[in-house]
Amino acid sequence: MTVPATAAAPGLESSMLARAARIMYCFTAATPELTLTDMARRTGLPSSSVHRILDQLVQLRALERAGSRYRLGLGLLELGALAAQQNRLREAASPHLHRLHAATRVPVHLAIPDGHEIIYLEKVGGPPAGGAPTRLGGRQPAYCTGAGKAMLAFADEEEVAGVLGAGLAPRTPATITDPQAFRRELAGIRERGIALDREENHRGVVCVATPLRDGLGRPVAAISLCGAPGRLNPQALTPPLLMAARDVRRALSARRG
Amino acid sequence: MTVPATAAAPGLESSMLARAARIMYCFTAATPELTLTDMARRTGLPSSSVHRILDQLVQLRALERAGSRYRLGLGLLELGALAAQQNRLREAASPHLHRLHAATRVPVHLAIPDGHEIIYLEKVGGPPAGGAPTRLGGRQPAYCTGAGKAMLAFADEEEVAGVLGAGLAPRTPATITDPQAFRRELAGIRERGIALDREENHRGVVCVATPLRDGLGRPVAAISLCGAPGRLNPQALTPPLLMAARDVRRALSARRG
DNA sequence: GTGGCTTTCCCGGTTACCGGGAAAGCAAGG
DNA sequence: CCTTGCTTTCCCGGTAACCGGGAAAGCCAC
Repeated sequence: MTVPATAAAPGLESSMLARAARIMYCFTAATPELTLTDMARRTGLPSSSVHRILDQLVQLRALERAGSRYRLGLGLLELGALAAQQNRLREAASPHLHRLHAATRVPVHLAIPDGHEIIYLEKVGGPPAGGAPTRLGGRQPAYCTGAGKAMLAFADEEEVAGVLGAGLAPRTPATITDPQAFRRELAGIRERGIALDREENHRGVVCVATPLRDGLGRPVAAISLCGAPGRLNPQALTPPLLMAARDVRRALSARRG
Repeated sequence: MTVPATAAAPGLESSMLARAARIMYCFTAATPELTLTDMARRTGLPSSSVHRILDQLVQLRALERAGSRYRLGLGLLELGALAAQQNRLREAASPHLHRLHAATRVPVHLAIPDGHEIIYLEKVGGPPAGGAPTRLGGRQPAYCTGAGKAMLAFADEEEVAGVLGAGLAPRTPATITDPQAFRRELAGIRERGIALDREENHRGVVCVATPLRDGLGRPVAAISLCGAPGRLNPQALTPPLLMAARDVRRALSARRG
């Protein structure tokens, strides 16, 4: 029973758009090219239907076709770039994130919560190519990332309970897997306003993160800095990180007027 | 006898997906938020239909809704980022573009042709925020941009004739508007392998560009460097630009194996 | 309150989608 | 060369999902 986590759609399963979306979401970072049969298998849709929908998506430039291989198309890049640019939070934060990167020379991320995961809205600096653990627009679990923990620390009890209920699967030897320990960790983050990820998500990657909260105190995003265990100095990075967070907060409230 | 609208899409005008696409493409860089009525007017679709489709798009996270305002949603950002990352050309070129930017400290663009326009596939450096004339995923006319002219110079006669037929509208006082002069310009670009944009598209922006061509000599992309008229030195930038182009070409042919 | 505008809901008609099935390619293997 | 197995493409009758007019419900501004 492989129901995707985002199984929130009510009666939308059989609409044309939902089917097209299911097909497009077959593509992942690991599988950039798929054939008709691949997608038919993954979605469980009959291949004649997939065939028809693929044709339409190609015409709309949402997909590209080379022989029997399909890839995500330029239309999506176009709309996606627009979506990124028109995101209020991202736009407000972007200059400050660039400034933070310039000051620290360390990769900077802006993440938002989405269910039990976080989504990277912006990435400044990072390795231009190579085995980057994070991708713009990509997802990571909340419970083992700096940004995720920073936001969970200020989330509803309900939210935290949900995350614990889903289980703290060990992603590395350092992942916090005990619910008690995890709650203590969140309490510490609330005290200090700073969350650390000590190789809990990826070996060889540590982070410092701080949340951004709205008027009601709810976490809406987090800024994180990451690097290699030896080279990243959390103590030194905390002040500029907090300053950047403060600047973003101001920019947001100013823009709201 | 209903006149068949001889537009681009064959019989795809009335499909669910085409309607959804038309709605999403209502959003532009200048209009990040639209209401139901806005979109009904722009698409010419009845508002009850727009309403229904909007609901579905929101559920699929292609759009977000705040009160009566709609914006492009995170689902598009997610797919768009994947599409960008999975683009062969972009991936092959990216490290070299970063290197070129590091060496020149000048904004670097990677553009591809699309009809009579160019699309920016990648942008390295550029102003992090502010009145950037170019956007990732954005379009510009081919005839007045460095990258566009670099590609046109090596395009089929048919293509060039099409562009000239569409007219060389003056975008600034410096835009080349005379077909004869434009052909001479292309000939010069073919000779030197380098195209210049001397504020022909935007006042205060000049570019140096060079094309990337496939095995058959057809232009598939262009790399451009741009800056302010006084500060950008085309002579000095040409060698690193050509080197980067050569590196990308090699990376592409290597990857093809 | 009143008028104008936008958004939402409803429902019968019909059209565009559905998917089984068969044919057409394609690549190995006998 | 023919067979075998697989993927992709085409076709077509049935029907469910979409369509859009119209009316109701909000929402402002006057």
